[in-house]
Amino acid sequence: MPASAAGPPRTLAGMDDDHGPTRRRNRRGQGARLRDDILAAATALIERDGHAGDVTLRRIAREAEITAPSIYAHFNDLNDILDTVLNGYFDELHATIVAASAADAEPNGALLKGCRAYARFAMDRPGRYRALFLRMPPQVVDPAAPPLPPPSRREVFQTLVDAVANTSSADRPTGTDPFEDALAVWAAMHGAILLRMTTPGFGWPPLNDFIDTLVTRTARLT
Amino acid sequence: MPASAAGPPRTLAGMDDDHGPTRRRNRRGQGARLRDDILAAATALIERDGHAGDVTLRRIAREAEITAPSIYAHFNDLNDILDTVLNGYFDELHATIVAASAADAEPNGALLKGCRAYARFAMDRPGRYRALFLRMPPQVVDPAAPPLPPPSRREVFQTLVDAVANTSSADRPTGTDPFEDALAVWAAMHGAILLRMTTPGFGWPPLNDFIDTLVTRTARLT
DNA sequence: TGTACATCAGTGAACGCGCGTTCACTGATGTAC
DNA sequence: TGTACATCAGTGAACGCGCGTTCACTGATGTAC
Repeated sequence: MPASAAGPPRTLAGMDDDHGPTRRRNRRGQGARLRDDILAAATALIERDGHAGDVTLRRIAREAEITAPSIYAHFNDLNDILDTVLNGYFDELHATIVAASAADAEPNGALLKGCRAYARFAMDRPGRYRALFLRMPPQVVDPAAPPLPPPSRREVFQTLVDAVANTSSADRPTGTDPFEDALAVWAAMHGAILLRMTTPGFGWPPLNDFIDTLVTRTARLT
Repeated sequence: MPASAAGPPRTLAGMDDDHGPTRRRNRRGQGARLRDDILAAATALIERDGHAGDVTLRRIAREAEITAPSIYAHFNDLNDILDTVLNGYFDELHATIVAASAADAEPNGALLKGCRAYARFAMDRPGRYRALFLRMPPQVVDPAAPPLPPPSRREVFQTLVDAVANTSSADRPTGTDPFEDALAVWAAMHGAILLRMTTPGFGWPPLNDFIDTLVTRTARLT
């Protein structure tokens, strides 16, 4: 039985020591496989060194055990890769929050669970969170740049607005705008997360407690 | 009357076009003057391009209209320059907050004024704020690095703790820890500031209103 | 089934650039005589 | 007051590095006959 029938040969050849990477080439129609490997490499770099801010095209190639020019067959740009990875992150974040919220039937509990999930998502892989929310969007850096792709952060934020709006009205002052309250909640969580990352050892309370405190106060739950 | 008596000749020579910078050399004992110019150049870069994160030694030299190696007479390192500038920033921030707080005799007002001043300090020069609070401290990036210089952020934060502690006790729940409340206030402000920078056009309320809201809620003022 | 050939996934050499850092030097400023 | 000299603030050339990007190419895979 030929080895190739057992699945694609993923073994790397020629990387045993120091002369550049030589990837066992994908089969004919399988070029897209490398695309995934590149994304995986970029993801690994962002999560490992993301806070250093220096994810380069050549580093991604090295991580993927690939030669730098190979990347151009699949992406235009470093930014092209990064945008793809980040869009995936936004989807993941969104799904994580939705799942956590849904796990609690009680409305206030759903808000708190969702917020805890957001914070955990951030603290689990700080580089990922920093890449998502600290990279200056192109239009800030260069006003002529095209705006962000579609929803991304707006979509995630809408989930928060809905969760705030759904808290039991008995527990929140009436006539308040859930959108504005959600902004306050988001700001508080974002700040808490980033400060904990950049200023550890500052006497922070346990993460979930701190998040609960902030959310309760900024959303004005009783 | 010799021209030199009218003050140091700050005119630049040889910069009229494209062959590198040639600074009119400082007088004998005045070498330290260049040190200040280097700091000023670094400051300008941080405030102008700080959010791009790429303040380099050679860019500083260019900004100061100086040759890169000249810097080594005054600083060891790019980090050496940056640390000096950032320490100055912390002092400035501290002074700004103290001055703003002192302008209001009413204790709750003092807290709000101080917080507004903090936010304005940040939004005035976003690059400066990002440099202060987003640069990963060396010990986070590399555990073997020496800890931050002396007080810096702790000192600024202590002012906030004091302001919270000084709010009129009638307006805050008793038996609460001003330190923990100050952490909440700081987190909320920090998040609000950074989100406004990275995500403009998101429907943010006016800055002072938003800060007042956040501080009132997180410090639990009535 | 066996051979000759086209495809195309990925390589490797090369480019120009900006970086940090070194080093020997230059030449105006200030001083000694 | 005038000249010869030492000082030292700042220059300019050079280094090795990692980067993004281009280009002609190679050689295993799959196909035609």
